[in-house]
Amino acid sequence: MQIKSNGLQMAAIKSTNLSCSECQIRHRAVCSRCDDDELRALDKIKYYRTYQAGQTIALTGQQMDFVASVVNGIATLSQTMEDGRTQMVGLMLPSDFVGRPGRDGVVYDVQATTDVTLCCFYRKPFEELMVQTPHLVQRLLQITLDELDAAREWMLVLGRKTAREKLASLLSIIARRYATLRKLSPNDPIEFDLPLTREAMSDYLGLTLETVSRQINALKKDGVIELVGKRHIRVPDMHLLLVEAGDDADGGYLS
Amino acid sequence: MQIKSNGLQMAAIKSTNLSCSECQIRHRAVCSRCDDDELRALDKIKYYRTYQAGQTIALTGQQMDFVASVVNGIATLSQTMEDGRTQMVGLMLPSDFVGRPGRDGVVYDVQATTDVTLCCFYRKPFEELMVQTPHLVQRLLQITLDELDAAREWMLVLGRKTAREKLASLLSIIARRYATLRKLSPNDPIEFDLPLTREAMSDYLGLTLETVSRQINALKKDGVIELVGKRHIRVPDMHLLLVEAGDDADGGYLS
DNA sequence: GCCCTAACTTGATTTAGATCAAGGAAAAGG
DNA sequence: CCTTTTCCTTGATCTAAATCAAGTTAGGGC
Repeated sequence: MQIKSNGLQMAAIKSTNLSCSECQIRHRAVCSRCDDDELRALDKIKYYRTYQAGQTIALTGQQMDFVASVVNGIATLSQTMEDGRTQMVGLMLPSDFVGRPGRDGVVYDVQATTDVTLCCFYRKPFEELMVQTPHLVQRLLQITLDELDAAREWMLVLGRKTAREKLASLLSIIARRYATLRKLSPNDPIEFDLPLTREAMSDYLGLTLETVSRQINALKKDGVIELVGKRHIRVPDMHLLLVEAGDDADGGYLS
Repeated sequence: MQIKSNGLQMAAIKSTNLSCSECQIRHRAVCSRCDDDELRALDKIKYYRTYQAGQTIALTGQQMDFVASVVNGIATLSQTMEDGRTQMVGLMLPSDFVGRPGRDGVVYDVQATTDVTLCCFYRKPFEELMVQTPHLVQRLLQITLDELDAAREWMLVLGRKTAREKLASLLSIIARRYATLRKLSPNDPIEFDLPLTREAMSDYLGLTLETVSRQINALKKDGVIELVGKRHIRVPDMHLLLVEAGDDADGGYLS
């Protein structure tokens, strides 16, 4: 978000290899288990690239000659039917891995929702490195298993939750991330800027944007969330939000 | 499906280690890249186990001391909310992998839909083997990436498709599998027994069982499928079924 | 400072699928 | 063979969310 990139700046950034030792996502990304030798090998095939909010990173059907870690910002994966109906299938946050080794065609549209910085690895050499570097494969397996869990949790949201529960689920996921990021304690009120438009939320939730708007304002009216402007959200009681999401595992350990 | 197991037979089967060289799923399962040495190591920690149709393999929250390949039959993964709403999040077919290395608690209910045979590996020794056996991790990564793709495809079905499209999507997935299994050519009519009850289908599709019943009969009335009894399905024109599923990529390469 | 556009809200109406309610068929069990 | 239970179908009604239709707000460029 701090980098306002344009074509020229992008070229400049492309040639700048930031140091892995200072990398914010070093401990969570695909390289997190790698030793210094392995990092040096990765360093040879990597480059940084930034995208502006709203920019397309890749489209379904295109070739993609790199895979990447998200360093900064938020990207989305989505699928679109011929008649235009679209479903978001992934929210990619810092340390998430974009692209599939072993496949050259992209099968989802990848979009930058905020300004995004990627740490890109040329795909072919990355695939070769994977064969020699168990640490890389082991970590990628963990990341993929986590994403599979998240996708399955999302299937429950899409298949069985009401519009209100869907909104509460999305907000609680985003809130949880902010809380983790800032290392808040579970009872602190959480505050954050929504990184998604109403339309993007509707694409994630399988709703229309009108329904998203109505449900957000209903949650506000009921005191589940507070709204500052249209995008800034405060969650006074995370537990209440989880109850609204239908995720409440215990039914009242706080009350 | 050929094995009608009871407790006694199960015990008998448990001690029988079928040979990997005759295994039907050898070339697709988690062990598919393993050489003979690696297979021998796996053989030491494996056992077969069968479950009858309808039997529970594991419940959310339980410990599971094994991971397994599905050898035969169909198992389902599902999530249930406190109020009873349930969503199926996975259909496990022969060669699919059940369980997550590195986690001992089960997070989905696992059920045998037909009689099921599992090739089970004790979890702890399996995890140790993974560290020494890149072939195992590499294959498990591929399997997991495929499952993630399938889960994301399913998110589109759940979030954006109509009830009729959902049914057509489910039937086309099952039909495609049978076609692959029997190596039919793409234009052959496909025939198969539905391995799921109307209720199981509704859990997969995020619908009620009444809607499933109505839509199946509507597809039948419109000649998209033929029904023999309640469970046997014939697809005279796979292309038409795909159009009904909203998956038609080209709009008429056959016509 | 004003206009323009993208993002959002709010209201009225419609509709796909849920829910409620009976039955029917067919397998399982005595 | 008859009973029971499970699975499935079909109809009537209801409702949550979609759709259709105006507005309103607020940031960004000129």
